[in-house]
Amino acid sequence: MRSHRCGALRAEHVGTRVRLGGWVHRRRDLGGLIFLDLRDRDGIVQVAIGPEWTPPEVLELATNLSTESVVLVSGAVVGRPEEARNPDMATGDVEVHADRLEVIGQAELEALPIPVWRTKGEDPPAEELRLLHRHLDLRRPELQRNLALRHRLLQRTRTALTSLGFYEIETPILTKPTPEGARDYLVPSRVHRGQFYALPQSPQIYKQILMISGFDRYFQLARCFRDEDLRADRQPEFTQIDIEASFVAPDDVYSVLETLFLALWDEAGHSITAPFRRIPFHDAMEHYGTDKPDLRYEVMLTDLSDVLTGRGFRAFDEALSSGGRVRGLRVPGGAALSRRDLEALTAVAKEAGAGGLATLRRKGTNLSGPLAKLEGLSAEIAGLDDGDLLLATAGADEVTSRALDPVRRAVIARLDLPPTTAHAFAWVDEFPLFERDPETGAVMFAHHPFTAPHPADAGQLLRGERAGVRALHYDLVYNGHELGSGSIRITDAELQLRILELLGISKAEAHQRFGFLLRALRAGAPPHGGFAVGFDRVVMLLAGAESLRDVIAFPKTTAARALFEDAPTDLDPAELNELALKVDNA
RNA sequence: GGGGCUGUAGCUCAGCUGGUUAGAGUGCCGGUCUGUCACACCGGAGGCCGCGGGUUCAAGUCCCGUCAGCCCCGCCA
Repeated sequence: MRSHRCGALRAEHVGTRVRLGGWVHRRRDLGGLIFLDLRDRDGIVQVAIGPEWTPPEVLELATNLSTESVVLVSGAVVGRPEEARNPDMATGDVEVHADRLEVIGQAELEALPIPVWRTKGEDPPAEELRLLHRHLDLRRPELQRNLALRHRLLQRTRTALTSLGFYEIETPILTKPTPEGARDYLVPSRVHRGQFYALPQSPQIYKQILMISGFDRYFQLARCFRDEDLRADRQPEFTQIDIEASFVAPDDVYSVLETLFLALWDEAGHSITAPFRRIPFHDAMEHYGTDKPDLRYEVMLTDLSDVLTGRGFRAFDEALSSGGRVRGLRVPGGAALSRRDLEALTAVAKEAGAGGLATLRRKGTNLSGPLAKLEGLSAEIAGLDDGDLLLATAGADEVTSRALDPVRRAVIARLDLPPTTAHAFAWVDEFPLFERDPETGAVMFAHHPFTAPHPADAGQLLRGERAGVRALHYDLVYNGHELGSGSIRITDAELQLRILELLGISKAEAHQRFGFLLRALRAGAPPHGGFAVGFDRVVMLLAGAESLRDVIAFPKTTAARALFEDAPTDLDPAELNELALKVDNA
């Protein structure tokens, strides 16, 4: 039907006849001469309609053509006059002199509540309208580009992992509910009245079974479902690149993932280098206050207890004597921040739970700020060069970390510090295996209950100690975003039972919930481990999009609603009855 | 579950301490126009001011509730 795509035409096509299909992006009717911008997924080309080359009936058609209608155009590709070229368009050196025009799909005005074409600088239509009229929103070149990139990244994932010896294997979408972790999306069974499937939160157990079955290396572009409240970077259904490999240690997993990420970033036009940096969890918390530090910037947290206590600042001295520390940031050039900026930083710290944020600015030899009156504190002792700023807060490490991470990011933003690199990847490892619920004090999984303990901490674990036990768990962090996480799994059924027991899950309960995994582990399990990449987030970052909704064709709203197709919906009583369900709207 | 922001013409927005006929740009309709590319110019139509209640002589504007979208906290092993 077509000879070319609109966006493909170039100077080399001049002199050829083409047949194009596309949407009327814009129309400029100059009276005797009409220009159409014809759009398809590859781009836009100008179609010129004029009495010298266009028959009168086609001219007539073009005069009444509405934007967003679908047309088939035939004509000759001609070079534009020198002064009429458009350097901002990929096809701007040429145009198509149309002599045939068929209107295939007339776009009715009422069917176009939101514009596809948008004036430069104008805000996009409300998100609600964009989602409601998704078929129109998706016509916009940005979203076409984003989804094209998503496609290329998916294909690159397949080729990269395939050439590393991975098999793509699908796992069930209808699976077994898991009481731990996120809430499951549940699916009632018609055949087994009163029983339910769950949609997978991830294919975790299935991929372990595949390793035990001897497939050696598995990946899947897995759809996952979690019934939890949404965020800008969280959708109820999402895609992860799910990976598992046998006979591996963490280094082997890192190497696979580094190869994959080199390929993905290359696909988006970025050259990055491996191996990635490694940071133990403890160091990340100590130097950045978070387990997903943005390592593009050099500013780091430091322990200021020695420097700032014993000098008559009561809040600091008290924190130290009750087991806390004074921690903060030395910010080169930070003295340039205004008083208003410093107040804003203090607000950030307090918002994050700090008691306050004390400041010390050095300009020349002059020290100013609340810390300037500390006894015997000099610029040298404080470690400040001319123009530097010191920020400090005191308390338990959890409190100061939680506060100083956002303070650090706010300082970087306010000073507009230059990044030392555009792409800062790092592995964060040596996570604790357990964590405590801050309210109940109960011990919980820090990750999932199949994560292997660090072999160096096996002794502690055997003695029943839990506090300092590390896990063979790792996160991949990029520019302050967590791209994914993984671990080496437990392959010993006895150890698996013991870990579950430490978490208060009895043997009987363990068998009821995870029996199929335990049974498999007893049948000869290879050492194995893997990783899961948050694919939507990767696409979002590489596309430069601000929301996951801009890299997902049909996303949900923050209330987990699908506006375009209007889901979820009520069911007929007959349908409910068949599923043995009653809706109680009390 | 909690907090914040937003809701005015098809779309994007303005609308002051409550005051007479609710505006702009764009799109749309009609007209002029042969080198535009945000075409230009002339004219026109277009409003449940999200919804419900209240205060007031008077509400787009103030108050209460509610719905929707977005952002954040909790949550997301």
